[in-house]
Amino acid sequence: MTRRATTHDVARAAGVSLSTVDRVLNDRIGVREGTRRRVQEAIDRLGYRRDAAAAALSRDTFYRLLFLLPDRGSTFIRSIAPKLRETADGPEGMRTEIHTITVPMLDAPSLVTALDQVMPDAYDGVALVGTDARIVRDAIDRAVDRGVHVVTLVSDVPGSRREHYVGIDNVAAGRTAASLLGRFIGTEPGAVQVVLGSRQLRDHIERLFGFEQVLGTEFPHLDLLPVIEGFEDNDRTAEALQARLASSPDLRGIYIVGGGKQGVLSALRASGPPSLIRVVGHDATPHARQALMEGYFDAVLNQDPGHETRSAVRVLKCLIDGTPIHQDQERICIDIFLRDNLP
Amino acid sequence: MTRRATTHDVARAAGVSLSTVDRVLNDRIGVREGTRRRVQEAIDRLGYRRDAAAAALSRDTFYRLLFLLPDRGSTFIRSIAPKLRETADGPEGMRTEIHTITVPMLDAPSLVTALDQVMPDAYDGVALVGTDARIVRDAIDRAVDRGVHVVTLVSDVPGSRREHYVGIDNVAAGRTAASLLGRFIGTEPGAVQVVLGSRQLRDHIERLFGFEQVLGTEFPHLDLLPVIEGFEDNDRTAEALQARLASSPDLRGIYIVGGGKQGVLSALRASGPPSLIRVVGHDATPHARQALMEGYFDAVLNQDPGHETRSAVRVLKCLIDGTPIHQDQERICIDIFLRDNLP
DNA sequence: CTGTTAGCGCGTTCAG
DNA sequence: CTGAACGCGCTAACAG
Repeated sequence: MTRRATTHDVARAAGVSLSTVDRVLNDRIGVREGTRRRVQEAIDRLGYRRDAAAAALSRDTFYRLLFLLPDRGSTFIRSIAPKLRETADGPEGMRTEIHTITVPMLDAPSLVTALDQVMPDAYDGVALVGTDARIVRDAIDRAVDRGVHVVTLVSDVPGSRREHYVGIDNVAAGRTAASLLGRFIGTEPGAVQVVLGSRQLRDHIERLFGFEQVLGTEFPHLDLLPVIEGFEDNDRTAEALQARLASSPDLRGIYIVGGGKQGVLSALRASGPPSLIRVVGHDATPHARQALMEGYFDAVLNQDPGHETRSAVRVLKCLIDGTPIHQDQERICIDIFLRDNLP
Repeated sequence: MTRRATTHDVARAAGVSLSTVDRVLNDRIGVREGTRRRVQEAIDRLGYRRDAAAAALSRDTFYRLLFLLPDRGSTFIRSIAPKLRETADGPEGMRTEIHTITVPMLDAPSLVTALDQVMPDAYDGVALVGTDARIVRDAIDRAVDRGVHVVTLVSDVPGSRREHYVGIDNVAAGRTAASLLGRFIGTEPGAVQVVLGSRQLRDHIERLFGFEQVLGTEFPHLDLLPVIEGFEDNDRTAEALQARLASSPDLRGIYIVGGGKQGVLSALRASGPPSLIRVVGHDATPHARQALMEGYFDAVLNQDPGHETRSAVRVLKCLIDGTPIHQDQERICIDIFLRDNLP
């Protein structure tokens, strides 16, 4: 086979014209059953595969997508906007117009307002970092009813009629963290500290759930100290942790569920060189990498923001086109980084 | 900005014709410096970005690629061929003709024979799973001299003039394995067993090197038992390991560098339920996943064969076109899977 | 040195 | 129900 079959080849082989082939390919009406079968047979026989690039070129359609991103938040959250811009500049951005609106973080009413302004005559699809509130869920459903395609990004809004969630399985991430931390700590009894960003963030709650689940069943010799909620504020987190370090000499492990890594890091640094306290956190930000290299952190779970923005764009296009989503390709992995396999 | 600028727009804005724009875009000769500047300025001003798909379509060039794959080997090695077929059917396979030749495993002369038959009038590029031998290195250099682009896949051939290596950093993988295993085992003294596929495989040797390096410096309380070389034969591996299990009651960890996972698994199963022996292996094959779920294995390092075949195809195309390779995108990550983050 | 023209493979009119 | 003709954005071959 020296070159791929084209629609011309199929048309010739089936003894029909190009447009008939096109009709069969795109399941359009107006083809006699016999003709359709002849064409289909030619397609199979020649091993014809549609040239997606040429198809997109000729269709000349534009996808209009809107991303609703928090105006601030953790280093990870803030990395999404630039990655989205890269995505828009890359191949997935072809024939695609991507707008971004920033919304106050953790402010459900603002998110609802933004969502309610998304009209199907301006946008074909919208991606949003979910805030878990009933009013948000309802606003998503209204948008879907209006004919706008909706996906959630990084943090899901279950119960809503969003058509897809782009992000990691946060319960599994919590379980993974517990598995790692538990094994790192070993069999001696001790205490474990969880540092949480905010209980309003669904992804953080889910991680905590998975973490407690595995720690309780598989590492019962480890005590869970009262959770520190740092509200993604590093100073506040550092202070609280420092107090805990002083009061709990049996502390053997820390799980940083969300923001506040830098706070944890400065508290640890203040209490001396890397000790026997094992630390697992999330998101391979520059500070986290540094902490891994220095030995203050032992492992970092990561979700690749570039993968996520690209997946969100691909999924929205599929939803708009009505073509199926490749679940396997769109699954966002929980990456584990140690000092030794940092990219 | 309602739609992207095209070459037409640039031409109009600069007051020149399409072909002049094309010449500037593709750094071709025959454009006066002043004209070039005017065009470049228009490109920047309009934010013009070339539509890669349309370019490929019009160029109408076919990439002829050859993959030399081992005829047998581990489950992982055998997974490459089907993944390559998927790649050929996917978007990277557009305008690309991918042939595969299977070569006897670990047989340098056969690989050399195959390589010497690759002529630039038949193939633009070759990807091969390296066998580390001088004659292979020389054959690669001859192919490059002939004008064929060469990349190594999964196992590198350093010292050759191959233009790229598609695969994980195996020394780093060995270090990662040691980091994990060492931390999992803890601070008590004990012995560690390495199970090797073959000393002829460069990737295995490199992993072993990295592993010994970290184990020796960071976990000096762990003794390294004499390496078991299983030649990717499960029965042989199982037998040798069973003997070792009997003779070394202080065995606390096993690192499976290459093939033979099923052999290790059957030996472990034979000696009872998951014990205090920690096991780290490579490649998330079905058996490895099963072993993780059952608790016989603790972690599996993985390289995604699909990523690798796609990267190989992309890189070869870049080499053929003379366009730069995106090092970041083409870096193959060392994935770590625990039971809890299996995809 | 620069411009004109004819496709690449497909989708989309609009005629038959 | 079917076919012919045009154009998407870009490159290449050929004129000026």
